[in-house]
Amino acid sequence: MTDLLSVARLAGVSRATAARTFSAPEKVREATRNKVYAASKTLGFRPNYVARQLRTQSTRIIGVMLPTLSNPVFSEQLQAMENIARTGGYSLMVATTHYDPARESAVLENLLRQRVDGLVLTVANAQASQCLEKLEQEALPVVLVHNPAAGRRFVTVSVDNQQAMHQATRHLLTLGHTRIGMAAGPVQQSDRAQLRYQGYCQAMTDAGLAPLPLIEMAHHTRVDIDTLRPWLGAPQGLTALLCSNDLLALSAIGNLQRLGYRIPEQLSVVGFDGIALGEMVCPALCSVVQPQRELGTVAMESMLGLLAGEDVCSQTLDIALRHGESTAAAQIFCCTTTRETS
Amino acid sequence: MTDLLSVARLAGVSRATAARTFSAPEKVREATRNKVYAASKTLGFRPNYVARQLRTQSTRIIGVMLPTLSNPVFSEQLQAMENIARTGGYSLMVATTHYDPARESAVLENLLRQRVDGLVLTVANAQASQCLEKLEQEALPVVLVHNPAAGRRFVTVSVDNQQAMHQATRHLLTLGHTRIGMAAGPVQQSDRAQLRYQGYCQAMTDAGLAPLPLIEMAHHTRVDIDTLRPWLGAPQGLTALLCSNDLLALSAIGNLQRLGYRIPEQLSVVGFDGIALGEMVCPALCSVVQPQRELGTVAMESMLGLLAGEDVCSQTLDIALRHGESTAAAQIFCCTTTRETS
DNA sequence: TTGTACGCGTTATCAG
DNA sequence: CTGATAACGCGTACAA
Repeated sequence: MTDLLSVARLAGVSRATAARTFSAPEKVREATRNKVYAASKTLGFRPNYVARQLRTQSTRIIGVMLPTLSNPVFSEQLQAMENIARTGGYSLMVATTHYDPARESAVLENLLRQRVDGLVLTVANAQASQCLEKLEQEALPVVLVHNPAAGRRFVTVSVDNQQAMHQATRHLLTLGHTRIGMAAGPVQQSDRAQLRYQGYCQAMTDAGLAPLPLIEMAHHTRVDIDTLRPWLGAPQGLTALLCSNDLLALSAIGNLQRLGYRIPEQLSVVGFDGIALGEMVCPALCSVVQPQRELGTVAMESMLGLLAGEDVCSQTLDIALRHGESTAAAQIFCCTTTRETS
Repeated sequence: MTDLLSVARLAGVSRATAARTFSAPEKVREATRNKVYAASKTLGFRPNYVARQLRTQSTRIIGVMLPTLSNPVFSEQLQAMENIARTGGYSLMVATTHYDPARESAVLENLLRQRVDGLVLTVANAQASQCLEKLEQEALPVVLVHNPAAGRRFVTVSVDNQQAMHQATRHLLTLGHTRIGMAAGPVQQSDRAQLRYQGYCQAMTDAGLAPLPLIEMAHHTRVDIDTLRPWLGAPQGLTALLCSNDLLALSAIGNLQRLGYRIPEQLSVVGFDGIALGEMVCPALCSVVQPQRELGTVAMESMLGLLAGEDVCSQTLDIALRHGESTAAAQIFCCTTTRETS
């Protein structure tokens, strides 16, 4: 891979002139410029960004850290961020943590050593995260996504999880449900799931009902039907189920349908996130719709703003409850009809 | 951000010794090492990978180029690749192209300027791609995923799309279907969709049936119900539908159910990819299951192999038809019952 | 084991 | 407008 010096020699100019031809073409006479272009073409020259990064102390790389890409919420978010970053002339270095604090620390350290110009991240638990403390020492632009401002110096882009789940719970209460439960993945791993559960509890309490304990699943993305079943069917079983995300909700619906439950007649189900697939299936999933792409877009735009020296505010984006088709009014009498299995 | 020289001074050693403490700790006496560690801790020193990269002419970064992250197939693949790369001490630089050749070229050029150590990519169309031609000039390790070897010098990891769709079509034929159609997104954008269509045509021809023209949708990920409807319901309407991917299939099922169709009784539907959600919904999607994670894993392991100087072979991974619940035997008589709409 | 000295490919600062 | 020269931070022969 030839370097600037060879190009300069072939073009019969100094290295400085060759360099200028690429970094500030207008400061070079056209004739000279063309000689340099010609030389670089015949030599197959390609600017070395690593050297430029070392010299300018700026990589134009943004580090992105996410819990997982297996959840469409995050991969959509990443897609949106990548679009904005690329358009703005930045590259992305991406790493996942799988909600593991140790991995968070390691990933973060790596990104810092790579000298990324900025960091946009989603941590498992913003309060407990020691890597955020470490970051507060650094003079690096940081944008947090999905981690409601933990009273730190970081710009945050998020939604009000608690209020959103409160609203979803109220929807069920309005439909006449009282035996409403909530399911989630391993909850200590995710501060978002905790906030959502709090929203549920609050709404129940506000309605004069006792919140039920969280139904905790082994995985974030699929339901253990055996964990769920004890809560259902019995005369005092749930008539409505909130889920901390859409994958859990869709998995619950599918599994229950397979057991002969009719959704929403026998059980109303509400998800959270509003992934695209939720609208496609039948019954369409009732879900708290987060503006996934917008979260990514706004986060990355905030980052570019910070890098451009503007001052940027944290934002709370609006969520909306999409009613879908997976909830229904509570039945007065518990009916035990089951779907005919074909 | 302090540098090695300051650390060395504080530790009372030369810069070379300090450098060695980080790059080759075993070549430094333990006492000295500890002095250096102590000094670097109090100064908050962090190795500068950019400088190291320039010096060693190796970035330990792998460039990843994918069509989109909105399709779980690719985001799962990326997740798998990231796991392997991180474990192997490599970082990932990620960019998407949205099946656009111009973006492919731009992204590729950027990755090359960043001096990535290797490239693992999925291009829209391996035959027509001019960026693959450009890459053949370079002496860079390249792994292609999902792009069946176009007779080039690259290592390829893929599945046999044509054979897979042939098998799926045979499954429908065995169930007694003859009026079988196939739907896909914009087909000229994706060589994979083309191969799948060819597999369908082949199977039809083998069975002595005339293949039907492709039902082409405006998007890769959701069905236009108006484009689909003319093919259905009429006495000569389709009794089975193959889709070039699972999102399309799930979207077709949902939309049709909403119109009162019963799946699979009135229409058998088969997807392609085997995304996780397909198994969760009810009826579970019949689909050609690609080993998504394995594709990513194998691809990145091949890349690490290449970087380690091993010689690596292209691989064709096995696919399997998952029967699910969305296909049924063809009805002799066309019945026009519709689901009661609640 | 430790230190000296050079180079990796650019950009920035001066002179001319 | 162009050229010489010094950094940027680190790795590594080679010498001590």
